Amino acid sequence: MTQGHHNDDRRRAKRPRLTGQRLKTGKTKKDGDTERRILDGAHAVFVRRGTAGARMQEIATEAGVNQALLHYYFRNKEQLAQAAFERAAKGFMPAVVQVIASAGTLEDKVRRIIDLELDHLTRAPYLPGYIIGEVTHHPERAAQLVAAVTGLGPRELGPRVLGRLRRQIEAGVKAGAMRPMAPESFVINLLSLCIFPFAARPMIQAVLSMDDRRFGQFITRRHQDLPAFFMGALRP
Amino acid sequence: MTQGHHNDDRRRAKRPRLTGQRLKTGKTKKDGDTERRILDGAHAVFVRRGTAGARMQEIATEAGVNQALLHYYFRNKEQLAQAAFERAAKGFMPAVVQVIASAGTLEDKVRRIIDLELDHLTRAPYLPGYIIGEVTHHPERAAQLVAAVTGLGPRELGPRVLGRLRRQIEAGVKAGAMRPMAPESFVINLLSLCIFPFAARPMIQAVLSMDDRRFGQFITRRHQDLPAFFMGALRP
DNA sequence: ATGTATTTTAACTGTCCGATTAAATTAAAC
DNA sequence: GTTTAATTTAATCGGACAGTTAAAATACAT
Repeated sequence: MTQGHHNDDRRRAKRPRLTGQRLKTGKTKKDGDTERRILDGAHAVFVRRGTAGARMQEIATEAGVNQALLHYYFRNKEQLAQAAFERAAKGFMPAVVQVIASAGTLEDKVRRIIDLELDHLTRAPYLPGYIIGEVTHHPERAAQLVAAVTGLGPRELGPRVLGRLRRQIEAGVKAGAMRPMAPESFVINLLSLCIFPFAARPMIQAVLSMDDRRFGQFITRRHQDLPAFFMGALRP
Repeated sequence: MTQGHHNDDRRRAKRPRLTGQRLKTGKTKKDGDTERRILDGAHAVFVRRGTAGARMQEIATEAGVNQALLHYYFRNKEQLAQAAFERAAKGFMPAVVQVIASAGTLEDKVRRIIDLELDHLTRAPYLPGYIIGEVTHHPERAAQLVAAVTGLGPRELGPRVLGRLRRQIEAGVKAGAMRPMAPESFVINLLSLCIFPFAARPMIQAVLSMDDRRFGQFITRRHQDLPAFFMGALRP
């Protein structure tokens, strides 16, 4: 039940059983990606307004469909919000877990995570603000996010991912190449430096009176500087 | 108009002019701190639910007053939200600007800012999530936040605060004691490391399956480790 | 051609909720 | 004791909005 068949019982009315109609082309009528378009619209609106502030009509308009279809696919606003959040969460920390658990030196991992996060967040700049606001007001979504990001319960995260990282750090310490540090701190520090500037983007832009272009430049430069900054902090 | 008389035209009905009645004791009737209690209640509810998700009735209950009084003091929900946000914003980055602009070595400033932020956020752990969500969905609040935090427009921030920091960094570089770095990055990196763990708190707790107690311990340890981590990153 | 799933149109229901108002009550100030 | 402000009670208005439903339209599949 951790997997992604969140589509349990949509399309209720006028549709006793879902015999499925997408056979040859994989498309039903207009396109068949209607579900995706609705989720795209929902994502856009939820990010812009927040869950409570979003209006079903605005989502429908954004998706280029009518309000009734929203309820046809997703029973109600809450289920739509959950589906949209889950999809957003999947894209939030793309392959961070993979990278950390992978082979490769610490410096490699640091570099790859910074690349991953900054590239991704540049394309979805307001995602962190949305996710953070959402889990702040709906703590129950945190568990949902964990499932979406990892596909595993937290049980395997500790031993598996962090264990490997811990051993790598201990090896570095023993070799005199780095300072001792909890693996949790390692990850959180790194993600803080990557994600926070996007979460705080509106404030940063206001305080430093930056337009969007200059913020882009700021991130580009940050992309260059962060690896050295972080690796520098690891030295003993 | 930057100052705190945001109380312009409250108490409208049945009160043609505000001759003021708080003379001797400073308290009018019950207490006179009713405004504060309402703001406290509003703060609690807005943080818990977000602006759009908050209900006036819940705020009234939380404040121990009735709904009508909310409108008596603040015209409508929007004005109440603004007032609550502004007060919260004032406490968000307490004296960070002061510290940065003050005399003292860089290391002193780093240490004092970490103390300031972590102490404050420990007492108001969900403040960052609220603020971030708020400005994400209401970009116009960013300007409000700047005014609340600094009391100055962004014009004086650049030259004044960051100028001093820049000179300090340049001196350090020239002395071979630190790597070159934009003062903006200096501040943003430091605040990222301080604030993000609180903003992402529900996620961190879920992923690492931490209860509140262990999160507290985590922050305590972080308080000890952060200064060395950050100062280490500054070395050439 | 017929059946079935998808999508639209349109109207409607019920409710939640922000806002307004009037009137009564309380207490402080003078 | 009169005035004036603060606060409560209660009732109501009106709009916004989630959700429902029926019916028609569209197109695909067999």
